[in-house]
Amino acid sequence: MEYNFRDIEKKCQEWWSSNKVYKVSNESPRPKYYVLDMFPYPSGAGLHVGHPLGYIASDIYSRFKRLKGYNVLHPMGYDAFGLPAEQYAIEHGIHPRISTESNINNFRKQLDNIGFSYDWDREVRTCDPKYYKWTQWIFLQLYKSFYNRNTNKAESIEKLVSAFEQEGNTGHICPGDNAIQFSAAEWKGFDEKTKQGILMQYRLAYCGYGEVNWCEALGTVLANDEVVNGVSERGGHPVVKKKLRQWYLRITEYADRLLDGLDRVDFSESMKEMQTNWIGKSSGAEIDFKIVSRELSVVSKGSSSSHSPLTTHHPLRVYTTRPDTIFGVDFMVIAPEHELVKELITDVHRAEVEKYLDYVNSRSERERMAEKKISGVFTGTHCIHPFSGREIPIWISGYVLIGYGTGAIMAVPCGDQRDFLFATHFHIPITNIIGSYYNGEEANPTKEAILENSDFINGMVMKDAIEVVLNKMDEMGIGERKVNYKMRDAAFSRQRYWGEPFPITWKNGVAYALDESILPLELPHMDDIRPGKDGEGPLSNKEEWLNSPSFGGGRGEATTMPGYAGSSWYFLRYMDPHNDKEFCSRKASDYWGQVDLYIGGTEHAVGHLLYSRMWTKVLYDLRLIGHDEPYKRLVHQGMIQGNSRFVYRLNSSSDYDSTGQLKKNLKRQLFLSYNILKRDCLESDNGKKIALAANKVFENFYPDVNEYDVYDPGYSEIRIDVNMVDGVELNIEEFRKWRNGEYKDAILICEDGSVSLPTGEGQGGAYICGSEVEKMSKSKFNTVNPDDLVYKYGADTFRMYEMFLGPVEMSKPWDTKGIEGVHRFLKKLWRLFFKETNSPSSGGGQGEAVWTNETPSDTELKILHKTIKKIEEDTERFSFNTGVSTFMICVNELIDLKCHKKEILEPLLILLAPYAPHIAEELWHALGNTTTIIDASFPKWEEKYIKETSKAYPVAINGKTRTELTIALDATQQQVEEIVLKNATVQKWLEGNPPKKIIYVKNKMINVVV
RNA sequence: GCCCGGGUGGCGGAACUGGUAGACGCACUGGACUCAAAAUCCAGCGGUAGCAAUACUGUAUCGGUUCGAUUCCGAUCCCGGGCACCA
Repeated sequence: MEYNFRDIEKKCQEWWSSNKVYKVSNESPRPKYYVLDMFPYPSGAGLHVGHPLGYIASDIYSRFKRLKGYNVLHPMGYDAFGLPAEQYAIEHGIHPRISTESNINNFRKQLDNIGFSYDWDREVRTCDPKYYKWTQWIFLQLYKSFYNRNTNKAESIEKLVSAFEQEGNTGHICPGDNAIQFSAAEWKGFDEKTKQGILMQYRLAYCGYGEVNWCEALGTVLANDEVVNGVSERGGHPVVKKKLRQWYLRITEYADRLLDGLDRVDFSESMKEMQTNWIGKSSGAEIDFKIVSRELSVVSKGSSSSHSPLTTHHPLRVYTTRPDTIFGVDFMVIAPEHELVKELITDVHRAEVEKYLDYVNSRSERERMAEKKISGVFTGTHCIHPFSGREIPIWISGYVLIGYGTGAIMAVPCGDQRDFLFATHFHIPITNIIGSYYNGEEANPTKEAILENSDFINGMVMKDAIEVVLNKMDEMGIGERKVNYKMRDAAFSRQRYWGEPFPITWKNGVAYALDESILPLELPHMDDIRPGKDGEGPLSNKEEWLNSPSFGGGRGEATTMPGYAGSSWYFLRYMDPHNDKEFCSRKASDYWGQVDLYIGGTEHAVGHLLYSRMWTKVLYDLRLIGHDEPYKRLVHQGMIQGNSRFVYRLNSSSDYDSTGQLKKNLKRQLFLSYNILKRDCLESDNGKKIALAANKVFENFYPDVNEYDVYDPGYSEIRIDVNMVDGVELNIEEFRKWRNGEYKDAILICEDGSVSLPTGEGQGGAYICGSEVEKMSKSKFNTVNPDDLVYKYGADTFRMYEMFLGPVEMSKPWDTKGIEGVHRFLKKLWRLFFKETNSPSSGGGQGEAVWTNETPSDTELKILHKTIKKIEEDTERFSFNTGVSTFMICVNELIDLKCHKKEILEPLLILLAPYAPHIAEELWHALGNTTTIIDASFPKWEEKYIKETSKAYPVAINGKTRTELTIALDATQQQVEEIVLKNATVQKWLEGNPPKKIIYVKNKMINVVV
């Protein structure tokens, strides 16, 4: 009987499904274990082989845990709101609800193919009103809460209001604007609008204003990566910064707790580092520098007229983490968006500054950060050093960002490399305050130097001087100590249609929460999803909805929530997915608790993973759940990159029309095999030769063609579908059929110089393609669809091959070649149970079973128990690739021993069941079992079967292995030395001299030092 | 630019805590079986020299620590991910 994977897999999947084997209960005597995959967005392109990598890993682990006796929750659902569906709707006129639904169905079909153990009864979709009802509900809890810095947790805004009524805001500094101060009496005197305005500055979900990339032509806001060189990627329209009213989440209030929480979770160190850096906590000070009037600056440039009074009353406030370097300040730098810029420009410098500001404005934030070129401009204005009284020039440069600190820095070139480069570039003299620590060639950021040229802190070690300067600053009242975070509050509004509507109503410019009882506030249907006016979302075009009774006489909010709203809490909904009274019952969340294992890509490191941690903390503070970190353990999944393939077409002068555009529907095209191109066109100046050769081809086969007289040695690199390439060898027949025969007339010059012609004539050589590793995407023709592989080799082969590719957490390029090896392994396994017959028609019955009930030998038991041990270890540490190798080794060894014994094979099947569930289930039943292998119990390995008494030690001379000696494991150092010295190879290397030293590491190696 | 990863044969990778570099698989080469093909089986397979035993060399590059370094430390180069409206 053959290994007929298609029938077996279909049969198993149907059997599992009708027996509801994956149904998970919230009540079980077994310990719980929660395995979660990162929420997928159901894109229109469907699954490619990169997506299931993490899903297969988590599925193996879930099944493994189940065999180990756990009640395992392993759910799946869809993060179904998002921009691509909306974009698709704009371009193709298909409503997001429709396209999303069909994408989900497609996704589901693809997932089902692979045989995952999801409990589909718990599926959630963020765009389902039954789901987003609770997203909106949680948003309202955020809106109705503030962060009490005294108790360090979120509390009800009511509580804040009663505090205001009793003592004003003295006990609660305003996080939105710490200048706001009022007494109880003042609070009571405020009108409704003022009160609400103040409360808004405290709420965890609040409305404010923020700058976005605005593209007038597209009428929409763009992401940074959609802006290239100051214009939109789509269409090349101008993009400007625009201030829009936006909702925000006050995640900055949770900065410290998000940092502290990292100590209590099992994330990789790199992940913790990324989050720590993102939060970017630093402590330092904000220091005020008095600004000298613009007239003074002009005067100081040579004129002798007297000083005018100051025209600027605001000081320049800078943020620094290094107050100890204050005497090393040689200039100030402010961000181009700084509010003082206008006031600081002097007439002399105006033109230059404005030119610079225009330049900066044309750059996206990303480009500004990646800028290598040093750029900046002097404002013409100076400020006064608060301690030395020195005049310091104020510059503007894009390397200072408005969003961080105060948007202004004091530049210390001897201690900061960017300041140093700036000073050098603009010939600003550098003050050295760290003596020999500064070499004049680069900055030295040390804190250990002894200060010089530093007035009252001269002679101090820098790190000790920090406190001294801060004290002096306090004394003089010229600044304040400040803890700063790089992290900013999270923008929570999108000027989009396909997202959750805000349960908010606007009355007199004040935002009020809708009553929870009316939730869900459903997203209205719109046929035409166009942006609204002035940067309002598409919903602003739907007046009848904005003014509908749902909003209780007020007006609805036209922005919608971002993609991460629904994904910030979905792990809780899986625990209690059908509850229509609560987002998740406390009983369910207490039972399942944290996600024990979370698998997903590092691309979510600082977005989703921080937001969902924050939401969890808020829900915990409000006593809605009992844990404040969502994920106990996080494992990364590497990206599977695409492996693109190229063909190379020679350009002919006649390929172009009069405007220089490549002609469409070129009749005859000449392609060169990769190495011919490299050798003859690129590495030597043989373009002409190629042209001649090409002409020969045409002369021979198309004597009537003379338009190809002259070939230009240039060539075009054309991406082709990787699925018609075997390794790097092009399937020429398929290539001719590709894209409705676009290349049916191609003439290919193959690797050996032979030619393939459209007529089918040719000498049958191989055309070799070029290749490049890049992102897997449909537009690059490098996607590989799992469905095709599952069809060809089966789900079990596919699962094991994905794992066999390498460590889960590593990125790697996809290569279908190699899948045969894994498939062969499963066939070998099959042959341990059944004799393969040549006629496929003999299937149907049980075929000829070859497994026996004989008693296994010690050698066989040793193989089994070694395998159990290794599989258990490898699975536990997510080393699935070595796990697959272990199975291969085991099966190879059993075949060598011709072992077909049930006592060995049966436990082996259980080990294999998480990796290749279908074949394991099938053979499990073939051995006479009637229940599912999914509920078997994982075998235990026993020391007695695998114990070794001796080891073949590598014997090294000076660290270099020269020979091998088998020695008893319990040998002593002395015994080993005796045996080693007697060895001929060792004696040869000793050349009669006594050894200096013999290193013997038990169970590892022996090294003789000569 | 900043933060985080990664770099080992022709290819994917293994070597888990500093201890035999290249497990396992692919590709390739040679052989067996077959009328033939497929399937299967056997053998070889980092580089250089050698009939061979063996020697030298080799884990991106350069340097260091160590009896011993793919593994630890320092510097450099290259590739990937993220950088706040893609998800």
